[in-house]
Amino acid sequence: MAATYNHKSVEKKWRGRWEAHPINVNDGRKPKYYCLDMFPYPSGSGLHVGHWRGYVISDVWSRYKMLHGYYVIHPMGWDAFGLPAENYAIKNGVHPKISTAQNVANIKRQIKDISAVYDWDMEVNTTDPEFYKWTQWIFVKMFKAGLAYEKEMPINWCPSCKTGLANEEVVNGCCERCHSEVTKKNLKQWMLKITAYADRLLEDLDQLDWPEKVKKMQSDWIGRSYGAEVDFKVEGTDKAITVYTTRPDTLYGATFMVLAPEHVMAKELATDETREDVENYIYRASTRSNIDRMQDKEKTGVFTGSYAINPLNGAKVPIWLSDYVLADYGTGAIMCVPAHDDRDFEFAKKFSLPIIQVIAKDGREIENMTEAYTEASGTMINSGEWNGMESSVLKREAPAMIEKMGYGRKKVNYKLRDWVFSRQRYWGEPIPIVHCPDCGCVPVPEDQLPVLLPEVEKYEPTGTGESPLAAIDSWVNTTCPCCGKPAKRETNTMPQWAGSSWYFLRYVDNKNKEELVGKERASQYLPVDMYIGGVEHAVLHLLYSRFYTKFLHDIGVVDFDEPFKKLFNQGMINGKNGVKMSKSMGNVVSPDDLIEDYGCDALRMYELFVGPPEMDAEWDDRGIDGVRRFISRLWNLIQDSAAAPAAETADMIKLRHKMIYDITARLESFSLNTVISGFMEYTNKLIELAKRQGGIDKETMDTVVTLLAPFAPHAAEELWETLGHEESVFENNQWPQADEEAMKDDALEIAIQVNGKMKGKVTLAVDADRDTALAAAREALGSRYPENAIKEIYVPGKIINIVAK
RNA sequence: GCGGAUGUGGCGGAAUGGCAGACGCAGCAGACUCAAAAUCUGCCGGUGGUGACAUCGUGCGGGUUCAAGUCCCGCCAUCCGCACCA
Repeated sequence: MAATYNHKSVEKKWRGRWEAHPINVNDGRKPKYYCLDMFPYPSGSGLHVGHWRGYVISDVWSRYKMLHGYYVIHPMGWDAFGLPAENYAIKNGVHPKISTAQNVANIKRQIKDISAVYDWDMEVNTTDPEFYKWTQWIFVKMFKAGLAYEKEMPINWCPSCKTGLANEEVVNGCCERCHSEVTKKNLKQWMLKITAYADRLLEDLDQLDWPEKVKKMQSDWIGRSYGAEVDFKVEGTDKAITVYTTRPDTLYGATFMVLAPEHVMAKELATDETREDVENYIYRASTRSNIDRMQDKEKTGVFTGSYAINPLNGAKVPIWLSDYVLADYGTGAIMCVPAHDDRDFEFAKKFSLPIIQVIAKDGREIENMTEAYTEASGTMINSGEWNGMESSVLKREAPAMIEKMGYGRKKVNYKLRDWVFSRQRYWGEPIPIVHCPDCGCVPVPEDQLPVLLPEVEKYEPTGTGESPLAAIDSWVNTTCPCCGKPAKRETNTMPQWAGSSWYFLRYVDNKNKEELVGKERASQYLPVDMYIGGVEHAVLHLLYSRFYTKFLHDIGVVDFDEPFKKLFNQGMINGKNGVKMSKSMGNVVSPDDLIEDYGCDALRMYELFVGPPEMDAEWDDRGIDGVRRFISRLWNLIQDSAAAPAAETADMIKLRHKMIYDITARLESFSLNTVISGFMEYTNKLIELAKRQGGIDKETMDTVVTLLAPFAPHAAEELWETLGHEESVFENNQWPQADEEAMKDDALEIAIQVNGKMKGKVTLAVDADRDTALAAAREALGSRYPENAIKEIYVPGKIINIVAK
């Protein structure tokens, strides 16, 4: 009897071997496959079993690709700048540089326990000056391309994090990071013109093999709409108000106009009678928080006292103010067609404004309208020369017609805003700009990068809208790179997302001092073939990365313009009752103890076994016993047979090929939980068959061990060695091939139903004809065969169904 | 409000329209043991029946089909995303 499975000694042995003899080497002949994990930020609490899941999935996939003969690029690094690291440092009174280094060391130890095939020579850290030199370099390039600009405007401000935020970082009016309510603050900000890439970011989604959900989230976030701007003259003045509409076909139905309270003309439209009400309304709107404004669905508004003239028919329409119109979308003013827009309808009802229908639904006007008819489908009525046209056609053609008539112009709008890029925090990349009184904003020359983040005593955020860096006079005061006169450094830092927007490019050439990434390496190893991580970055990191990659493509750094060909979002692992794992809930399960007790291989397999990889799962320690027992059973089977393999039998060959087929198909469809159950199922069958025929043959054992290798690499290597192989199972590079001929059964057990209900079974030859099958069914059911059968269904290989009255 | 996902035993979950509950956990019984652990064997949705079996059963209500967890229509619940974007 061979030694029982001892995960500690086996795993220690093979970890040592792999370190001495790496198994994933680039021999220059293999094709490459780039399998990337979303890199972690080194938090102080370390990894829990939920983080592990994604890393296990990517490692299984990487090893699977290795076994197909690929050189797999599988790197790991640290997203170490940004708020989490800094907040952790502040809370614990340690400099972020020190705490970050400690956390990296701890998490690296934990990640090494996964025994993934990470290539640590490729490691990057976003806080390394050799790395952020290039983060700054990209900013300088964007500045030179006119894509980075400074602007003073009211931006989203998190009073708790004491910094400005990008739109993408505000979730339901709250800070994405700390969930405090976000306020507005007027600040001079660096902005990145991501809107210049809006069309490409939208249209190129089509070519990506990404989850539809993520593509839709990005496409909704970009929010492109087609319509027209229409100019309405203000009665009695020579001024005009421009509105944006996606429904210019309904222009004849405009019975009033609404401006956002923040609209520049809001105040001047007030008359003597309305001035007090108008100013009150504007004031009240300015003091209401975003959250109030979102929760309060009841429409409010005030009449300005002024009228606008519909250019098409000269109709006089009252101009109102209401906070349901957003100041920063379109022109901040809308024309209102209550008959064909829900919000306008509600407003018109509340303030008793006229409603004119201009689209006939089903050929006639709607009587006693109780809700707006919002579809662009029907014949135009009450619309002058447009009468009789089809609304859907007019909707498409009206922008051009209006432009031709001189009343406005075609217009495409986006929800996407430019990216607020300044952070008033210490722990980030300094923005490499010098402010010169004479020359203005001057980028730091590329050969002087990086602009090092200075050491400071006080790195807590100030809350004043200035970064802590502003207090370091010796650092702030510098000379202008352009004219040499005294000048001041930009003191804001970049957001957390800056480094992560391009880190995946650096892995493949992380020691290059001359270039962000060398041309040759870039074209050889990039882009990423498979990207694995959580769905929470759908419109943050994943949108920013695409933007950066497109920009780097445009300036000739890389020759592709989409970074991640395929994306997989793994589900979260929660604690009991679906509660998110967190320190404060005290329900965090650390992988460390589980590895100690059950072994890395068992934990790897259990991480997959808990459920479909794309779905959330509740962690329950107890289940890991089952996986551990499975490994032991398979271990014993092979250890016992390895010394004296049995001869091949027809049954064993058939079982082997079925196993190859099933495991491979499930792997290819990423159904990793059923791969594990498949292993258990087939192992049980192998054990049973081996028992019956006195052993298992060599080729079947080799096959099982190879299939197992991506999942339980240590156990697989040990068994592979036991089977007499000298090289690593991964150096064998042979994923088993299923022979479909060899899998075929000549007889099948099929079910017999009566009226669709299972009544019995019968074993039939695969090619049994109808008469044979029905005769067999009749015999099998005996007296239970219905006498009044009216129809007999026989689907070869599937079913017999007797239909009876 | 709009969009998407999910809903199956005590639990996690499995089922190209064709035997619902694979696989595993937990549980029960047995073997081994002085005993326990480990391991092995068997049972394991509800109801009725000693039993062969019968009957109900995949969130709810309809429908299509010889046959529906699966397809279609209408609901409900939970979760996620968006949320006055004109």
